[in-house]
Amino acid sequence: MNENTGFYNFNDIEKKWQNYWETNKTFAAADCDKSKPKYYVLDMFPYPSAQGLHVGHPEGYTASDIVSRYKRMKGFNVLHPIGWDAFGLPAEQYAVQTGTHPATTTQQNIDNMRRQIKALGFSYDWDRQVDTTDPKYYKWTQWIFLKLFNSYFDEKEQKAKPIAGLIKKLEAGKLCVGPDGQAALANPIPAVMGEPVGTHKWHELDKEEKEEFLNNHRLAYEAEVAVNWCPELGTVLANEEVIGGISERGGHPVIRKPMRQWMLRITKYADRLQDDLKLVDWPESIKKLQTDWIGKSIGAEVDFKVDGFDEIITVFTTRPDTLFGATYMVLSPEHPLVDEITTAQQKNAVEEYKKIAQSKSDLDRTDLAKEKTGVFTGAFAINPVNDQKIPIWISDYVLISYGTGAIMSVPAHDERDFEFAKKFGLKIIPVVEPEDKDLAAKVDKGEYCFVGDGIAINSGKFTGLSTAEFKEKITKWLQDNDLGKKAVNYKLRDWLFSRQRYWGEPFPLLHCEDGSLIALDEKDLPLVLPEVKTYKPAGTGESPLATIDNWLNVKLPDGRKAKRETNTMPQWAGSCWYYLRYLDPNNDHASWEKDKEKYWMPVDLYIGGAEHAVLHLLYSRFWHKTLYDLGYVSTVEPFKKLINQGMILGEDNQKMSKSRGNVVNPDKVITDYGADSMRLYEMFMGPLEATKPWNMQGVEGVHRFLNKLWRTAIDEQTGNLNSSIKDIEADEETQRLLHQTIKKVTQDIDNFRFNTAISQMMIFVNHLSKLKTKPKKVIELFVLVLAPFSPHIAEELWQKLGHTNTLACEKWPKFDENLAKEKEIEIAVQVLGKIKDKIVVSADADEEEIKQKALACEKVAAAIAGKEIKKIIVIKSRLVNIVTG
RNA sequence: GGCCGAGUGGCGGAAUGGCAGACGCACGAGAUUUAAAAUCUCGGGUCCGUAAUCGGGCGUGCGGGUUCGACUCCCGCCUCGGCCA
Repeated sequence: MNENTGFYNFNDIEKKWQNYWETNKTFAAADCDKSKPKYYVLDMFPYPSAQGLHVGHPEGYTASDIVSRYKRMKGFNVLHPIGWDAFGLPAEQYAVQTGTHPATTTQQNIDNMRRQIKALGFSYDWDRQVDTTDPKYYKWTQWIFLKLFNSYFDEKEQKAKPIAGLIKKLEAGKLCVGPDGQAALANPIPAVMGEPVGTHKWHELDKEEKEEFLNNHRLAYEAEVAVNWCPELGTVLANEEVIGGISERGGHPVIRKPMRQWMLRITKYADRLQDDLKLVDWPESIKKLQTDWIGKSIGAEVDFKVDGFDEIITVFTTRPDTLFGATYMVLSPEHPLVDEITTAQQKNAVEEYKKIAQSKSDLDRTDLAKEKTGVFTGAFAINPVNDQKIPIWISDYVLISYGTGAIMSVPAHDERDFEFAKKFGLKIIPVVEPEDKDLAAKVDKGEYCFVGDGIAINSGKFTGLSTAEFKEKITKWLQDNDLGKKAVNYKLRDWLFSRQRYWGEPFPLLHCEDGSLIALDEKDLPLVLPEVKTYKPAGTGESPLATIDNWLNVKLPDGRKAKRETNTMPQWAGSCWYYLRYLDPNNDHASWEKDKEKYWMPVDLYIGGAEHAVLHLLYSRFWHKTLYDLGYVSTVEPFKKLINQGMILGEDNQKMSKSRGNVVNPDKVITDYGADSMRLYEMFMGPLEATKPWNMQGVEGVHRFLNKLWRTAIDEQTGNLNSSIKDIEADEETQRLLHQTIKKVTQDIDNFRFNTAISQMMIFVNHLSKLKTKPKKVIELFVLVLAPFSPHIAEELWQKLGHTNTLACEKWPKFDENLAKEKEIEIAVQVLGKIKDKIVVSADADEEEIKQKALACEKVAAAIAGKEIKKIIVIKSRLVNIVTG
């Protein structure tokens, strides 16, 4: 097609330099190089899907690559790795359908995605790839699990410690097990002091009790948790696989069923996860999302006696000041006391209701817009502040997983309670008076639910107190009378850490015949996934692993028989710590070497999608803090700075999706326009964090820019340097524009404003292309500035300019503030804020000179004729505003 | 329902208290070409008056406010998007 040999042949150029970088290992990071400051740039590693890359991936990857290349030129030792988050449902579902081993599918997908990523010329250190499904990797995921399993949270020191230490103290009698099941300091002279009833010495406990105690303390523990169970499919489903109580596949009913699950005690870290957010440089919106997710609220726990029973129901409330307005109580249908206290007459209704509630998800149940439902149990509780008997109801708007699974209802001051009371004709007693008189009257009549702060009414001796005062006094009163205590509650739940699937990390645990639990020894890791005949769940709620007898059944050296744990870990497990494995990816003896961790951590810049704002980032921080407590990492937080790239929409301004047919294929963009154009366009579209639509003509636009640069520098006939390029001094304007460009690009990269950096480079090339003779030195400096954005063309031009080495390690050009400065500037002259004329002054003109020149304008004189000048405002290098009276 | 973000030409966007629309796309006119593509030059917020030069009004979702001066800050609303419920 093109007869010239020297045209911008991006396909060849890009392949050439990608090969060069790969064979020369240009971007290999040197561990522990003390001669340079380190900089760790991390991308959220992708899930290798069958669809491969979509244009959203390279957005974040290009941004981080620009920073990586820039930082290298700035003299940093840069670590910039990539890997594969490869466990997960799609490969598994494909396996269930076709019988193909998920590892096979996964490997194909990784190979394809790696090819795509390499074609974009990112400066990754490819020798550090990790793959979460590789036993060499998940050996260490299992290792971290064992650390969690073998640790407990020391409340006093607020940190994780090896559970062996706790056992030692218990065995030595320094600690005992208190009546609450928690470890307590043993009384040194029990004969004299006496010990609280229910306190036990460790040796007094039987094996089962000891196991239970440990399970209650380990950071990884077993619990009965309600899961989405589909009887028809014989499997447990993830939340997103259940739509409106029906399974997404097959449309079968799904119920909530308690099953044995592995949990991680993340709630112990709630305070630290929240408090340490102030240590990181993250977008405020993300910090807020995490804070809300943790959902710390301070209030009180109040004990209500059940009339006619010995039982006590504890409720958590953030508004203990409204206790006098509690006119009924609601238990979650799953609350353990429901069956016990329900009267004979109500039994049928309660049973019926429980069954219905079972089939609803938490989401359906808490929906505010939904009609409130509930059933009276027939039992009554006694309000501790006034000894009033109040009815106990059950309703699905109370979740067993939040607080204590029971609430006191104050319909006058809580929206949901108000709705519920209205519907079932329950008593409404106002106890907080709002400041607004009209509102107060409505509240008084029970017509309006007031949730704000005010002055207490109808509250016995507390009447007249402000909400804040009341809260404090009543909490103390409850505590003094042994009826309750100050309490902190969190929305954050412990992390459900198991799934009943094949394609995940097996738990390194054995269940012995005698009921005890044995953790594998570290030296026996990894525990590798066995081959299975079918990837379908066992049908019993267990994973396919439960069907592989010779894997499942183990004979211990001491002769005891044991079964392996058949749950596998969730996808989050591998992604929780991958940034640590990059530091030492091939280490077979340790998860990572201490020196390397100390050198590289923390991650200086982490770029990824906002969809991981809560879960991934919270889980990672949790693991990191545990590892910190146990001495395996040296930083409290893993990710110093975080940036979220925005979403890229299709050309029709809609979310890209196969069904809409608006998905852009990066392979095609690279073939048609080149990786450099692709990278440049991804950055030129707009601010990194913004949501923006793709536009193929926009790609063409930046491609034209690169083409123009090429033609400016290279003779298209010969492919040699253009004869117009000479070793001459730059003229003043060119010099100035060059320095302005270096300045702007430098500052824009520092602030992640890549779009405006590119604009400036376009302005520069537009100027350069018009020059008859072009100073070589100027082009060289410009090529260096362009390099982080479009590295292939930059390398090629650098070579054509006579250099033999890659420019990746060249020094980033410095700009000269003086040379960047304009000599003469145009200033607008306003009269009362309206532009009347413009004047040209030298850049260093003083205020007086500018004033005189402005007043000398004919148009200005006309505008102010006959008026008194009140004030003249001079903004140097911007404008003059003459204010008249 | 809550939280977060955003509304600027035909389109993506620029300007975070100081000349609104940089840069790019699309469009129009011209040059080059047998022709087209590519490339180069020029022009585009809008309305009104003028043959044109030119002059004037209005313009950053809507309504107020602060200020010599507001896309930018404050108050109230509307619309759209995202996340959560």
